[in-house]
Amino acid sequence: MCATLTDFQPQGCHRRLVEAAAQEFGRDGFRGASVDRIAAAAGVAKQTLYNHFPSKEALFEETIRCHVRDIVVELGDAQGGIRERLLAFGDTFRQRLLSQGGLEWYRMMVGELSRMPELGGMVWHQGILATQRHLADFLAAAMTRGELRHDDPAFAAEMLCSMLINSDRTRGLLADDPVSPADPQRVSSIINCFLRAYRPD
Amino acid sequence: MCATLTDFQPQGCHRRLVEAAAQEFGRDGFRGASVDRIAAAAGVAKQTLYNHFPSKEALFEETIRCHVRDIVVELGDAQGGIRERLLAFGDTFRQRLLSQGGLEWYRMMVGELSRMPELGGMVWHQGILATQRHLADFLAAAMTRGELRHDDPAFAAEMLCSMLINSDRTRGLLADDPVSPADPQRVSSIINCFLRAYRPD
DNA sequence: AGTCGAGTAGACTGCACAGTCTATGTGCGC
DNA sequence: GCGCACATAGACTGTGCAGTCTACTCGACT
Repeated sequence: MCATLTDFQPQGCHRRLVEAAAQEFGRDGFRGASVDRIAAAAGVAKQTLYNHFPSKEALFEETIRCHVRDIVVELGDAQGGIRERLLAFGDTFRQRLLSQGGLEWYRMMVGELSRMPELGGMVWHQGILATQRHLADFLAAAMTRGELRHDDPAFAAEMLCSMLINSDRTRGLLADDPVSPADPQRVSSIINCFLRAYRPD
Repeated sequence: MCATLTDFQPQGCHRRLVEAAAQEFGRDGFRGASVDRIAAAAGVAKQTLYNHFPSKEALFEETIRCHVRDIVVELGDAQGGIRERLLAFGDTFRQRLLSQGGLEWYRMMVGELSRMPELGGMVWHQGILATQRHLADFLAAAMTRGELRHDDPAFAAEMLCSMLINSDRTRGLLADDPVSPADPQRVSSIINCFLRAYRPD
């Protein structure tokens, strides 16, 4: 009766469901995505989905949890001057967050996560703040070395991250005019701006 | 039969509907808000709503259109040094966008408007860019007066606006930890940071 | 008085969708 | 071989909701 059982894949249902859910939720949002479509996209029966997750919301949570780490950017410990390392960071940061997937992530976060406080807090702390902490640590070290003016490194990290993405992200989400995530010229302008603000007196 | 006809209010239905819609859409998003609840909140029959607007989407568009101007901030032409004027601007800007209503606006924009390109573009140009243009004009004048380093004023305006709201807005939307829109200390830190980046050589 | 525009209440239709249930098939360990 | 865990297809239920329709009521204007 089941002609499609050649596709039978007992392993990896969970993972495939989470991946499909990330796609569907990213494109249509929590409310817009349907459980039927997610199951279909995962190549899995709807009941199988409910064998793995008690509800649509639980699947959503798992999807978020599995992908928080994707938005965390660390400064590689490559050598190079502070300007080069910040340039590399800014480039990676922007490519991660301004990509199609990154924008969809942000849309999901703002549109839906803000109605799920505990999950929103998790993303805030483990996702967004994690990157800022890494950056702040790096900046703090540069300050003690005297390469940057001494000031609150967490604040400086906030400012830099904001400058790097805020405007282009909003533009990418609202205006149909697409944003190019890789834009060395723009990264360079922003890093220059930041370094001027924080150059030693 | 109609006991409630003492409430009969032939005037202002349109306005009341838009106001109620702004509330409901702001709280629940486009999909989450229901036409029945909007009509009830406006104190109006559902059919009356459909006498004024052909569809839920049309009501949403009108709601957005009526409120775009609310997020535009201009620099009053009060006298004062550049620092004082930027402080005043930053304070107004933050209070406007980080208030409960401002955050709800942003949530609506990102969550729903990005799926309605023409409306999104309108908000981008007439709402967000309008503020940045005003600020850029002000900065350009300050540059020609030699009060700021000469550079691209539009870029500088983008950076300042980003620094002023990005981080706190995301925090306000995700973390339950509420943001205080009026925070002179923080505005001051941000303006200082900006002025360092743009002080004349 | 009569007409008309604009309002009201509320029933109704049609649809999308979350979640359940049934009947069935498949592979693995015992 | 048997039972079991886990998969499948697909029918079914219940709900929420956009949008329509009916029957009615005002107030203003003529």
